[in-house]
Amino acid sequence: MTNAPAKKPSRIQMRNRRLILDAALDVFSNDGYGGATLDAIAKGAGLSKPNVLYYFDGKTEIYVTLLSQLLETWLDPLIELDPEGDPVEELLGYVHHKLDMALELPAESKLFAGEILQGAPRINTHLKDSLKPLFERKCGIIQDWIDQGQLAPVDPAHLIFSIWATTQHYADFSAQISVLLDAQDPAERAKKHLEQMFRTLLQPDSAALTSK
Amino acid sequence: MTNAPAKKPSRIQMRNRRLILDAALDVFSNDGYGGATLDAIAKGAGLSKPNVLYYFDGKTEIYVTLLSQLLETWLDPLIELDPEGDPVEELLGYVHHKLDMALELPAESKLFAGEILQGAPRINTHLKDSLKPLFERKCGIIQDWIDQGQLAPVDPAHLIFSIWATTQHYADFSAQISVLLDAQDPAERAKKHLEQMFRTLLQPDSAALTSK
DNA sequence: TAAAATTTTTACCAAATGGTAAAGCAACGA
DNA sequence: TCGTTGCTTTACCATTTGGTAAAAATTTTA
Repeated sequence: MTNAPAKKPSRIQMRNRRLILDAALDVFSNDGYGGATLDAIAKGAGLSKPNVLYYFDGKTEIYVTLLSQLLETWLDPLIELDPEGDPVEELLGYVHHKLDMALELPAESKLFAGEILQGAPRINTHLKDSLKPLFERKCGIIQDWIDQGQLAPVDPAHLIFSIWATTQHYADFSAQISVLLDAQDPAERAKKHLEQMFRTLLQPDSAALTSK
Repeated sequence: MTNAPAKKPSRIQMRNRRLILDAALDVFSNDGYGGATLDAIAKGAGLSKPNVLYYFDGKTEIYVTLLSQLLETWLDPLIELDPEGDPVEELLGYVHHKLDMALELPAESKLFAGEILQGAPRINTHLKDSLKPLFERKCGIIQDWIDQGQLAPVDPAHLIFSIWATTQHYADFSAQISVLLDAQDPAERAKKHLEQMFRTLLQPDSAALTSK
């Protein structure tokens, strides 16, 4: 049935699946899973609803496909964290990379955020299988850096949470930010602020300040 | 019609409106606006659907009522930021207060986050009218503190964004956090981490480190 | 306690929505 | 050029959903 060898997708298949996923990203990130409709996705893709269902088994499959692909892109910058590099610069590089992604791919960030908000019912296993091992590996690297005195003694897991939270905030809460900042572009100041915040936190010198 | 002097609500009205709003908070925060149904809300409140619609004009009115009430609770701790207090301690107090709220009222945080995620279509005016003036006032206070050398030179607006982002993250992304931390309670370590992060950032002494 | 007002239930309904069946159309190899 | 395969459209359909009308039950008031 569906678990056939899956020949090679034709040109038309490639094009239409892409059209559908692009439209779906828009619809799902704007309206949430529950608020999204196949009609809206079909319209966005320029296809008829039954035609959309010719390429995907249903609303849920489109959504999950989108999230799985997204998760990989999303993890990339974390993978690149190099144990051999300079700790502070590696982590600040990660912060910048993550901020750039949030600013350039807000729809992706929102899609992911929406799924997690609702308890990650549809990608729980994905999180366990691909995010968790990576997360633990990188926590280990950070802990090593700390043990070697190359980094201020921070809580590795919560440091990563703070990086995720602050960077993705610029995508996920952009509606609030643009109200509060009168629609001026926050990119430059956000970048400087995060640089300053994480640099002062991570600099091993400042460890003395947070004795015990 | 609806804009009548609005006598005084009866006991039954008080009780049932509360039942409905409590149930609605649950449903909306779990399923999002689009995914929520009146049936689910009615069931959660232990009332029939038409009975729910006797108290509220429709799904949207329940949702907006919930969000407006929520916004007030949510702003309270920011209001308390005292220009006369010690800057660092005032701000750290705000961080702790905000974290406690996120940990104790995750559904409220998620409801709000979901609305902003989708572009705040239903509370945009609320944000402009009640959040924005407060936000600007408090940014001013922070800037004053900086000008008086009582605080490291941070970007007031983005500092507030970072506080919101990091604290609310523990509510909004709890599904992700519990996967990554094996369901252990993050409260204590989160508290210490945020304390450390914002203290090192805000301490005026550390200003020298970030000399242009 | 009887009338008036409020609250709840029963019985609906129109529109929207996810999805299907099957016929029509296009492309392509033999 | 014919048949096979892949793609698209038309015409549906069952369910769900937000919402209404109006009768029935309950509570309040006089």
